Amino acid sequence: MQSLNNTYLTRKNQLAARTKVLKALAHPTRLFIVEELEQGERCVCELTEMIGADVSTISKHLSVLKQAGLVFDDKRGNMVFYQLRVSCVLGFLDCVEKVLRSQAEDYAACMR
Amino acid sequence: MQSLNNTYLTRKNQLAARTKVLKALAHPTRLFIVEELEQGERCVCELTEMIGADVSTISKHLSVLKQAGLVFDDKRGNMVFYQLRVSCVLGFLDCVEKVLRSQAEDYAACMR
DNA sequence: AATCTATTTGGCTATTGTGCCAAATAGACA
DNA sequence: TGTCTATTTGGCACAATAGCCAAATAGATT
Repeated sequence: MQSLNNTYLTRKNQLAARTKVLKALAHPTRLFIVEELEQGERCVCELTEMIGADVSTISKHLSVLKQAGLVFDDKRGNMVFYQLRVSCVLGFLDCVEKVLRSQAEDYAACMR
Repeated sequence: MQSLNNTYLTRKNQLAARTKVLKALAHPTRLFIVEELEQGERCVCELTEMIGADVSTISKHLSVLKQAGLVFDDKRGNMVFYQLRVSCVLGFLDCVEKVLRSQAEDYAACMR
């Protein structure tokens, strides 16, 4: 039996939960971090050096990713290492790439 | 030969492009619209009625999705119908779901 | 042309996100 | 303990986003 309650209002909580994950990915710095973590764990200091922003800024970005459930942290000594929690994010970004390519093709078609 | 220029700065444009797509999806109303359009095209009036916000608000959300390359529009008569431009978005959201489930499991494990 | 309907755009306020600095916390190590 | 390093947190200024109303645009219909 298919529910008829697929309305916006009844789904609002579900939508908000999904949106939280998407929002976390929707920032250049955080996207960079996620893609970097696909290669393996990184400490805050490494990421900070690569990105070239204030450590506090990077720390806050990592906190957003953690809150969204995308990464987890592991404190060793006085350094904190972050790791991806889900491996699917890579394939997931392929779709984004597909969107961008499709857009580029349409643009090219317009120019012809 | 692997490029050594995978730095944040050299990738900034690419990251911004991807971020634009992710940002477009990172809003409850727009996510609802995208999922709705997976079923088929919808006019602005239909979406507006389902969501229950001002038409101008919905129109602006649709404009964001269009700018991001996620949808295209088709004017017929004085109505405008929107359609998804890429079919992969559905599978793409599966990953988001996986993140949320993984989070829920960890939470449950903590409670034990 | 006048009017009706569907949609978009402008503009305003309210809310949220970002990035830096400074200060707090925590572990390592002398 | 004192200090050094790594990280997080608080707080503030600034930028970006969201949603509403009102006005503009565009097609349909009379």
